[in-house]
Amino acid sequence: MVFNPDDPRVRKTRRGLQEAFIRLILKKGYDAVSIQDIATEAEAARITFYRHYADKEELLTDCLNTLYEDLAQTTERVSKEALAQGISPLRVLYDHIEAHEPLYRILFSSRGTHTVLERLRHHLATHALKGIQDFVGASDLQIPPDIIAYHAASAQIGLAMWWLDHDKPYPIVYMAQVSVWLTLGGLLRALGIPEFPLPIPAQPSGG
Amino acid sequence: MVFNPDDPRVRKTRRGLQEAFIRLILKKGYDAVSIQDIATEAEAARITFYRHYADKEELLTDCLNTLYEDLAQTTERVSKEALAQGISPLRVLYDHIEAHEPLYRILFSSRGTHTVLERLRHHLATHALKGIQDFVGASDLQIPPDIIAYHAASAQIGLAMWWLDHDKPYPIVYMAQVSVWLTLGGLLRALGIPEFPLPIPAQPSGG
DNA sequence: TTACTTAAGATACAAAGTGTAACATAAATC
DNA sequence: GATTTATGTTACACTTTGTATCTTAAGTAA
Repeated sequence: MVFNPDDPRVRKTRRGLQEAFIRLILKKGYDAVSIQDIATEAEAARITFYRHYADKEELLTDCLNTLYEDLAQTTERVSKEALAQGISPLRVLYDHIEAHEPLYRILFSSRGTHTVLERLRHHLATHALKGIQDFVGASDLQIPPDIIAYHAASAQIGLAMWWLDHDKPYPIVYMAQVSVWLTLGGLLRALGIPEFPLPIPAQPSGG
Repeated sequence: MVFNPDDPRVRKTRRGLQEAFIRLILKKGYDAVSIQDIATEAEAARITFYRHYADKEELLTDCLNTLYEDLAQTTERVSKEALAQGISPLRVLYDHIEAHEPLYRILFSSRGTHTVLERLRHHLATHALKGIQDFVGASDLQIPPDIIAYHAASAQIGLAMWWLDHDKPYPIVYMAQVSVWLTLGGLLRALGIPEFPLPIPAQPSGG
């Protein structure tokens, strides 16, 4: 069934289903949510769900895709504005997580359809690699760059997950700084310049 | 319903259900597997499933718990035998992944019930912290140790996931070495001793 | 405004899956 | 060999799924 995504009715319906689904997942968990539940919560007919999505998985993917695209756009925008002024992509990520906390909780809670989480990891890996290249040019690394990039990206995503899981025990700015800092430690060694000066982030004042 | 786990019939049934479930997940994906499917694959009556597990999730958790306990035991055993001879817990992990590849694929593929993956991360974080402490004693770190530990553990798990996802592009020994090496780079900086000598792993011969 | 197009709602239905019950059979334990 | 315990068989009520048909309502364009 083909829909016109610009039709206000279509947009309203899809938004309603997405938001209802997110609310229900956070309340009952993914598996416990039936399609009937989603339709009821969204105040729509059950068949309307099937007209837009094949199953729950597809709806979830749609939700998370929207989230990822929003993050990618924000990163892009901020990069142009103020990346040179020292705002790292990680700062953007942490801000984004806080702004869309419910969805990130779902994405991080092992229900996040491999694809989207993988794309996020790839996103961070790309930025990490780019950072390395801006830093050393075509200097030959002694460790394969794909390994470095995925090591860094995994650490950063994992730390963000941990941060959210533990109800944000440190402020955003500090997390972003430390994440960069710990990652760069490994990178600088991989680049053969462990002595490179890298100011340590200031300890946070409160929890 | 209470069962005697030592009864041969019980063990046979549970093992059969677990193995059948793993086969089916790898073939059709978690969501597509019904309890009837599991029972049929295991050549058991459907009601037998309900006598042992409340739902699919519980069965999966059982599978993954077994996996984790086996890893923890192996780590413990190897630690005593040969940790001093330079076999890192990461080497044990990579060996374990290779030996139980199907289950690890499930655990890593965002179906791994937060709990078990989280326990694995905690496991690695603990070892990382212990490594730091053995290294510097009670030296005061400038970065909170929980952050360091989870950063390291996330990087290591993430890299292992990446490695499996990309069909093991590098040999195990190399991955374990590089993983330790990249992680230690950050740690050594956190410890304030970036100049500490750390021999770079040798490049792998083939892919 | 009217006519046209398209999406959503109402109702119904077959098929599959879930969770439980009562009873019969087979395997383990003593 | 008798007893205990786990599994198998059959049956049932209930929920969920996915689809079909027809009606109503909302957007679009003359």
